[in-house]
Amino acid sequence: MEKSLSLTEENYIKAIFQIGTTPESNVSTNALADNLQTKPATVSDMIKKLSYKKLIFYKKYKGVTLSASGSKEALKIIRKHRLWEVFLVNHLYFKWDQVHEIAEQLEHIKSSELINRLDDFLGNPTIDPHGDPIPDANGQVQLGPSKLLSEMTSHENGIIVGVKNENPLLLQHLDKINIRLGLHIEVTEVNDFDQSMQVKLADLGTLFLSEKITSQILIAKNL
Amino acid sequence: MEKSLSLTEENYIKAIFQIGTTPESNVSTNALADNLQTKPATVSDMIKKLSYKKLIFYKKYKGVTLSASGSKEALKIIRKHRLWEVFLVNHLYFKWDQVHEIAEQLEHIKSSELINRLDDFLGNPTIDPHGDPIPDANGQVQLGPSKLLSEMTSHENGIIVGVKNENPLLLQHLDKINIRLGLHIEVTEVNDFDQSMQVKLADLGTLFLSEKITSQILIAKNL
DNA sequence: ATTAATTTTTAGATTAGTCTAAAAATTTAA
DNA sequence: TTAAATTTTTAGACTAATCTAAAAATTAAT
Repeated sequence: MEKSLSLTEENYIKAIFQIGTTPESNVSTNALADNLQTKPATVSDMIKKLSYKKLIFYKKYKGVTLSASGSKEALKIIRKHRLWEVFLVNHLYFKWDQVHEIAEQLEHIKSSELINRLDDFLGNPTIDPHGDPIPDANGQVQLGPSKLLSEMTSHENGIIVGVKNENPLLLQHLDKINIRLGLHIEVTEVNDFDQSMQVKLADLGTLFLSEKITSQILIAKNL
Repeated sequence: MEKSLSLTEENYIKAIFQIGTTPESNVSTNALADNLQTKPATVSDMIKKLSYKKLIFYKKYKGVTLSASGSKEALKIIRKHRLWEVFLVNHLYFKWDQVHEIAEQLEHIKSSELINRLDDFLGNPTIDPHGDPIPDANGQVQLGPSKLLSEMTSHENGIIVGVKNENPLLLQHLDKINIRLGLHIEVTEVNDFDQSMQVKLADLGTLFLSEKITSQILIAKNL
């Protein structure tokens, strides 16, 4: 029986999950120290520990990425956090801006039985009071309805969840320009004349896409 | 702003409250070690700390007693524990024997706003699923309906909450034999012939009481 | 009323999580 | 492309909570 994470470990895992824009992005020591209100030296130590426990991947000076088991843990914590927020707002009548601090504590309560019963009690909500999606018991996130990238306007963002037609040539092309499912994407500019777009891909910088391509890519909100 | 107790400190305070049969009774180092599944040496150290913080009274080798502020803390923790138990049983449909472990975690969540709203949500219950009373927001415990000591049978127990008639001679006599309000009392034997009783008073040993006296003393369940 | 048994405390270590200060590696910029 | 700035890691120390082993105080028993 592998023993459960400490409160501190859980907070590190959650922070890594939330700072990384994509599951693949490397989270820096400083960013983590900042987020957790602690010192880089402290983070360095903890990173070694989490790495030893195989919750994260870590190359010295290169930041960290969650492993599969690390992601699973992160999703469990986020699920708990968001379900408790629903409870606080819908049943105890807290305002949506008052619940974060309390949910930060409640998210560490250990009992999957409890959280699954709470889920049922709340009517299995898929989003929390802030509109963020709630992972299900298997860590799966229910994504919102998808729409075409071409239908989005400047500053809109979302996750690439699919393509309209599974055309091999299209897929090959997307591959070439590094567009993959699951990537976070943000529209930075739409050209009025030809509907071409400038988009920003997490960790992959800026890209220009023609309307021919944007009308093939499906986007959904929130991972 | 005096900072709040650590989880460990809260557990010590709660244990002292629960082991002591009366607020005055001295709780031994060993009893505490036993209850908290730790070692007497550890308890000795923690006792010094809690004593320094004036949460308990402590004389070396003589055990500890909660101070006023210590009792207040204990009651707050117990209130939270029992309210959460009501939630788990009444709204999440846990069985009464499944809730203790989870409530042990939930009782440490810090937010009086939360617990007071939970109290309202639950309909301000006065007893938990095990029949134990729930202290109100001021730490006051709603005692059950009182009855005369003379109406009790062997092995029944309760708390002395008053006398039937405020007769000075009676009160003086009770004082003399060390009977005071708030004391825990247990009937050990009832004499069929004259209704006299043998009772055990917490920390004060065994006492014989005539029917003239037992018919004047009011007892309620659960402090 | 001594001695024996028990309880409690002290002394010295250990672990998790944290810190500061300094060294090492990497990145940025002249 | 070398120097400067930044980031990250190491080294050493601290605190809270814990432990074991041994000493001291109290209580029980002969």
